[in-house]
Amino acid sequence: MTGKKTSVRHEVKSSVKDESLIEKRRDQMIRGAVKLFREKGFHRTTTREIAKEAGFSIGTLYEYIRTKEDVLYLVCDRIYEEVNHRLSPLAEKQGTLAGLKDAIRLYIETIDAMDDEFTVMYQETKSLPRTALSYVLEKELEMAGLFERMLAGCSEAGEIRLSEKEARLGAHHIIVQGQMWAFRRWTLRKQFTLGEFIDMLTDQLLYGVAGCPQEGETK
Amino acid sequence: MTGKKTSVRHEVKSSVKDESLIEKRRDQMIRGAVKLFREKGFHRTTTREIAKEAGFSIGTLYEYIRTKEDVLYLVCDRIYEEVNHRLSPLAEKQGTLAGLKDAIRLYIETIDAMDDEFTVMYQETKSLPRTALSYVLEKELEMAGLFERMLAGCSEAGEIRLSEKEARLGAHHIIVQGQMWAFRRWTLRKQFTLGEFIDMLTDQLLYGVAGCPQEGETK
Amino acid sequence: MTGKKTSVRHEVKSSVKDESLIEKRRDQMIRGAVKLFREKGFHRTTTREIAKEAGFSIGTLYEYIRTKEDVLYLVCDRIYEEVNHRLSPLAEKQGTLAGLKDAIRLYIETIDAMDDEFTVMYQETKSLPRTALSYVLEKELEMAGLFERMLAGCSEAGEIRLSEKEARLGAHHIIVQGQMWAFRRWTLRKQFTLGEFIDMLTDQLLYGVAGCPQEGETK
Amino acid sequence: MTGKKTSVRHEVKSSVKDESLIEKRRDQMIRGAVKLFREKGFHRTTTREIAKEAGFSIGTLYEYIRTKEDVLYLVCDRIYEEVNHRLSPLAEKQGTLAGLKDAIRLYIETIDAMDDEFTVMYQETKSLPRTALSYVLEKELEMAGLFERMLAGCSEAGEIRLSEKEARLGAHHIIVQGQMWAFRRWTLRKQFTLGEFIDMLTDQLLYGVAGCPQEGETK
DNA sequence: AATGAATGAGTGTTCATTCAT
DNA sequence: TATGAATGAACACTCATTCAT
Repeated sequence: MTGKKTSVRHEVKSSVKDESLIEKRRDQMIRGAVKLFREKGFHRTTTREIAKEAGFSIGTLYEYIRTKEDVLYLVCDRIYEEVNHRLSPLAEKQGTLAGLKDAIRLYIETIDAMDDEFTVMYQETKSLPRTALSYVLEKELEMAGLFERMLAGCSEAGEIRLSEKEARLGAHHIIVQGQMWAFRRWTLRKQFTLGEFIDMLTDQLLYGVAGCPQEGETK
Repeated sequence: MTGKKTSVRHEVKSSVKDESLIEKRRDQMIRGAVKLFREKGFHRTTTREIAKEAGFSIGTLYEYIRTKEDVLYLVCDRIYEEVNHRLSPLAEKQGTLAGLKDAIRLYIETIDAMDDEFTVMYQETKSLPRTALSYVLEKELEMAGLFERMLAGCSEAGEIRLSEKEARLGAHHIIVQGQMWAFRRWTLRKQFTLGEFIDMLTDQLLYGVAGCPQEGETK
Repeated sequence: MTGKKTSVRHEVKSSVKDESLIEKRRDQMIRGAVKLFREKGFHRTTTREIAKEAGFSIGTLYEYIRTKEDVLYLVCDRIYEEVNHRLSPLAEKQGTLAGLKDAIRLYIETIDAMDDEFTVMYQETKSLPRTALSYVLEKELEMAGLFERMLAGCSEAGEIRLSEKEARLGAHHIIVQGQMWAFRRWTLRKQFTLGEFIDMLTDQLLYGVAGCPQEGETK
Repeated sequence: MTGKKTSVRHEVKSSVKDESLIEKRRDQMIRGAVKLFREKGFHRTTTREIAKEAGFSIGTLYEYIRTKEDVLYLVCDRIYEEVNHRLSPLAEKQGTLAGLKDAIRLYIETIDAMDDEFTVMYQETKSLPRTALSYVLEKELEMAGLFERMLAGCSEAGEIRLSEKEARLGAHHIIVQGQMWAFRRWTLRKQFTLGEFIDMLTDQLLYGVAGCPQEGETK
């Protein structure tokens, strides 16, 4: 997203020169890898399978990556790119409750559409090599930052009242709810439609458990 | 937890007969495995490493399990046992808001104390063999069921007002937030203390994002 | 041999595509395996040893087979192929006593030339997986069938007089004598030359123990 | 059997002193081992299984043997003992054709009764350690010697006419046919009864393939 | 740039054998 | 004498990675 000092992109070396070819091959590779990782996880997927699913030989695969982990990184990177792209229209709407609600809706819908990718990313992230890992984690913080700023914006605009910490937790809350929709779909989707889930989530976030007397003397 | 018809426990065969010895060795094994899985994940951990960490030879390891996946299952099973044990005092307090708050606190504190175990369980669950997997998932639903019933109890007691679906979602919400405290501790603990996290979580669950006018016109 | 509906050949999968390379590598493999199996038996022979003897790495070995038992099957299959090839000139000579004698001589000479292979095959056959086993047994029946038909042919031509059962037993008899030459070479070759063995065998088969009055009142 | 200089019996050391107990335990052991070897072969049978089948623990098993191969040896040894016992009445009848026929009948019947044991012995013999192996092979030569002497006896008595070599080959022939009745029972017993097999064998040995003109101009 | 055969370190698992009780 | 838990060498098999063509 906006981000101040975006971390240095973890470079994946390729021995092929033609940039557009690299782009094309990695596309095929990522598409195949996501499918396989989703089905069997990163570790149970072999490089040969990735190559086959992508439509070329292992030899070729290794012309475009250096290690198997590169594939995982590429997948994670692609996911953030895509998410950023989908969420980019939000940047403007800051400062209004309606904008926040739209953002939440868009975010959850994005996850719903890319839930394989999300699941892969959250399950396999720890298999990334150090530098790639920190890049991905920073990406995630950026995303949390987006929602944090939206919440802060609403607060400044007087629509809600939140301390800095509360805004941070709220952002985290939204992110987590999204992950939940991807992660726990084995049970959630038996019980809720996408729309229901979004609505209830938003309600819960903004208004808490319905009907709870709003004194706020929690501690 | 309470649970109606708890699913059949996935049995792990041992060729050793002395039950108390089995208990003891599996204890060692689980302790070692949790540590290693936490550090390197299930797949990157070797059975030899598990044996060594547990303090015996691979030969001995395999006297107490059949496959590597058995170790993972044993770890998951142990965690639920422990969690159940820790949360068991909650069973009575149903129906009051104070009881619910206590439950949330206890739950998050439990996770905080066992966060390695939780992280392992949530990251590696998908590597379990079919029958073990479904056993673990059912355990998780049981746990969600506990919170669901507490929420429903509060609702019946008139302390809060929730539809059945809302209670179910609220329960998931609690569970997932707990997972996040384990999972995302790399970032969360930089920003919140355990107490703060619990308080804000509770507030957010019950009252929503602070200061948001309570009309409830979401859609 | 001739055979009506030869059983489906048990396929051994290879991940290498180049058929002629497969042929070549399997040749090396079979040659090495026969040597080792002869020396130490199937079970005492290591896949690594087979690979080494064949002149490549285990990795490569497993590019051309799926399991160790595949090697055994390949060995058995090769032997039958070779035997069939060597015995193929016999097909025509049916119906004459001279033809039968030639067949016996050729058969025993073949075994003499391939006695390591035969010994391996008869000693290790039971280690084959189900489908491969039945393929090999059928091959053996086919071979018995060849001699059975030759005997029946001689009988029809009036050169000898045999019931159907007797022809079957006679065929079995020939087969067994051949195996004996391979199997018991540790003692037989101290006592007989190949030629002597063949001659005596033929005599015994056709004329029985010399000088025995031919009444036939066995019981 | 009679035997000139019977080879030194390969000793199997036991750490138990009580001879009659050794006898008893080894009995159990052999009985169990034969069953298992028959079913799965020597190599696929584990020492634990042998102990279990025998009715005691591995610890106990190893009080009565030193290595797994000792069990195999014990099995082979027992078989010869038993065969010798069964065939002992033959010793006298030497020198008559009727005696020879009886001997063949008794030998084949013995094998028929002990075919599991025979199959095991012939299939697994090569797994014996050097000294045990040569002991067993000598035992077999002793057995061949019995028949050889019977044939020679008949020849001296003028009942048949055989050179020394022919007698030796005839003896082998009988031995091998017996082995085949054990070994190839999967096909032979579909086609012949025990009685038929014995009769045809005897006929073939003494009179050759029925109806073949007896000039004897083989070469 | 693409291929796929070759490699061998590494992994899960087994099992004969030992030894303290 | 009997037991069975412990051991670790050994084995079949996999798979990421390389490299000659």
